[in-house]
This record gives sequence, C-alpha cells and structure tokens, in this order.
Amino acid sequence: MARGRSEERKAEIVRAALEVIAERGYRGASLGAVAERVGLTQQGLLHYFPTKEALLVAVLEERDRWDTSGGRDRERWRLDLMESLVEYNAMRPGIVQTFSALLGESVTEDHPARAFFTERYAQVRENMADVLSAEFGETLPGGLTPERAAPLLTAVMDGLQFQWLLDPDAVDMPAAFRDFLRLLRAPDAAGRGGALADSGQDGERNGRPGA
Amino acid sequence: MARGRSEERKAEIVRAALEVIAERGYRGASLGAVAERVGLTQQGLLHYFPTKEALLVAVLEERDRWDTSGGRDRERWRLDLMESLVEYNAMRPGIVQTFSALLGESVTEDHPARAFFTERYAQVRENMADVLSAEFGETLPGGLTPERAAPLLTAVMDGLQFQWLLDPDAVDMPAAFRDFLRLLRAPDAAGRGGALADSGQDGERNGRPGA
DNA sequence: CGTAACCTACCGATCTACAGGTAGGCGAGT
DNA sequence: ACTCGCCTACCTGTAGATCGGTAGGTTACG
Repeated sequence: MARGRSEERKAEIVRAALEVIAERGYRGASLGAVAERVGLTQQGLLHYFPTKEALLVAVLEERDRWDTSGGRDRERWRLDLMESLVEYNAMRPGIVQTFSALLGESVTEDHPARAFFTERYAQVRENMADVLSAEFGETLPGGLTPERAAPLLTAVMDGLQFQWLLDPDAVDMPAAFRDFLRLLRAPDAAGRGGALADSGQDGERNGRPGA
Repeated sequence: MARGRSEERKAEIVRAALEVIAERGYRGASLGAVAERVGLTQQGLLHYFPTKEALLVAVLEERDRWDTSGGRDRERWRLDLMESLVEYNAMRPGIVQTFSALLGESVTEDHPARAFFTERYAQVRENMADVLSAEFGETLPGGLTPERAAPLLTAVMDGLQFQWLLDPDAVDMPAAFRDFLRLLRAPDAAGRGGALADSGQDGERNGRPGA
C-alpha cells in the first residue's frame, strides 16, 4: 500500500513547483517556498528531488506529458485543435506563465532548461509544418511553404502569450490567434488558388477591448 | 572637465549591465559581476546606482533611447524600417538576449520591469497599427484591420527572437520576418484588392538551413 | 513471538556561497 | 576646504546542499 505513495507525493511537489516558478521564475524559486506549499521542509523536499535542477527536470517532463500528450505522438494535430489549445491556455494563466518565464530564462547562459527548449522548438516546428502541409498542401499565401510558415505560427503563439500575460485585458489571445490563422487561410490571388483552404470563417468579435 | 565624466561612467556601467543581464537575467545578475566588468567593486558601483533596481531602470531607459529612438517619436516608422530593425537585431544577439530575458522575467510577480513592458507593448501595438494602416489602409488580408494585426506583428517579432536565440542556425530570423510581411502583403481575393500593397518581392533564399 | 536488519520519509542543525546594502574613510582634483 | 569617486569593512539575509538523526514500517528468521 505504500507503493505509489512516493510517486504521488512527487507529483504534488511538481505541481507546487509549477506555481512557484510561475510566480518567481526558476532562479527566483526557492526550494523552501516549494516545500512549504506541500507542507514539507526544504530538506524533506530534497529527499524526493536531490537537487533543484532535478525538480526542474521533473517539471519539464510534466509539460511534455500533457502538452504534446505523449511526446512526438504520431497522431497529427490539426489547426483547429491548436485553436482549442490556445483557448485552453487562455484559461490557465498559471501554466502559461510558468513556461513563458522558463522560456525567457532559458535563453540565458548555462540555463538548465536551455537544451530542453531548443530541442522542443525544433520538434514543434516540425509538427507545425506537418499540420500546415496537411491543411494547405505546399502552397500558402505569399508563396510560403509549410516549413517557412511553421516558425511564424510558433512565434505568434509565444509572442501572444507574453503580451497577454502582461496585460490580459489588452489582448484577446484566442481571437488574435484566430486572426493569424485567417491570414494563413486567406486565398492568395498572386500565388495559386488556395489548395484546400476552405473559407468557412467563424463569426468573430473584435480582439482589442483595451488600449 | 570632470563634467560629464560621471555620466560617461554610468553609461559604461549600463553597457556592462546589459551584458550581464543577457548572460544571467536580471535576478541572476549580481552587482558584483557588473562592477567587475567595469573595474569597480560592487560598492563602487552602488555609488552610481544606489540600488540594483535603479540600475535596471537605467538599462530600460537606455533601450527606450535607441530602440524607439527617442520614445514616442512622432515620425512614423514604415514596415521596411522594421525589416531593417530585425536585420539589425540579428547582428546583435547580446542585446536581443538581454531584453528577451527581461521580458521573460517580467511576467513574474512583482518584477520591477513588469510595468515597463506592459506599457511598452501597449505603445508598440499602437505604433504597429499606425504603420500598418499607413501601409495598407484599413484592409488587410483575411479581413483584418491594422488594430488586429498589430499584436500579431509584435508577437511574431518576439517569438522569432526566442526561437532564434535558442538555435540561431535553425531559424533565419530576418527571412522569417519577411515571410510574415509577405503574408500581410499577399493580395486577398476574398476581401478587396490589396490597398496599396505592392508585390515587389525581394529574391529570397530559404530560411531554414538546419533541422 | 520477538527481535535484528533494513528501508522510507522526513526534520534540525549547520556549512558555504553569495547577494544587496550601509557606514565610514581616504585620496585627488577644483 | 570641500566635494567626487571609490574602497575597506561589515552586516544581514537567503539559498542550495550535506550530515546526522528519528520515527515508523517491513521483512527475515530464529
């Protein structure tokens, strides 16, 4: 019966770590603060994760689990699923904040999350390219290819997250993301006719309440 | 002759601070490390900037100076100037890294740079909207308005910076940015004909050397 | 049954390292 | 003489990590 008890506790700690990192970043997050949240002392926490970095690794693995839902899963995403993902994210500022903070820190020298993000983005770009090519074939507006549009799609998601985190009232993240998709779906008169791009657009309210 | 000597030293310190922040972020940057770089002790540095936060403020002001070149300057930018800006940035990874790291940290609670970035992005979005509307009028591909495209343009710039910092060989930031502009300039068959969008495209090499 | 051996889950004390900041002083230029 | 530029000395706080221990729970076995 003691079996799995430890794993459970670890998961609890990881959850707390996510919170603390969201609030203070990785460098600013102290083991003591995390420990306190689960009713442990700092030393008690170190019993489960021998170093601070080990805890971070667990946090990153946790993300891989629910975000890419199983890593490089073979089932391909579709653009409308990404729309849902953005909407989902918009309801979980905490999670978004955690990983935006980590992303920001990771560009720093010798940051323990750097390799993780580098590899992750390479993989995300590939996924995005697959999604785009499944949706549009090889021809996108402006003469772009899926491979060239992939970094843009990725960039928009991340960039919007920062703007949204800084001022949620000024940026309607899901709406803005849909706007970007509209850009991709817009039939391009100069190139060729949109391959299989439909034009079934949803009724859209404006995405700029503030400012 | 001692006049201005102090200001000069301060500028030197701010430059060093930019470097250190790029390497370790704001939280990870120690006054001692900055001081060492200009041949001072930590306390010597505190003579010029009484607190760490004061130094950060100076760093942020410095950015406002050369990036928006004088703050909310009346002279409007144009899209091709932003293209140049991105190219310019691509040659200065240090600066980009500094402010990407700060941006990432700033979404954290009680971060001293948070207000700065919040206000800054509101202003940038406005500028972007102005630029877009000067370039395209009120009609963009996909039925977007300048106000709705502005957050996207901003997001793309930031998002690309992160991807590029993490793996400069995998992402050709300037080329990717031009790709996005192409998306904006692509004549939209569904909407109206592109307002004043020319279609003079530059010869473009592909922007994905790695992966 | 009982007890020795061992493991898990922690906590208290303590070490080392910086970190930011204060107080006061000293030398040099004006 | 006085201020400016900078340093030495020092204080306080905090962080990650190690060490040693304790309490409770098995398991092995005589």
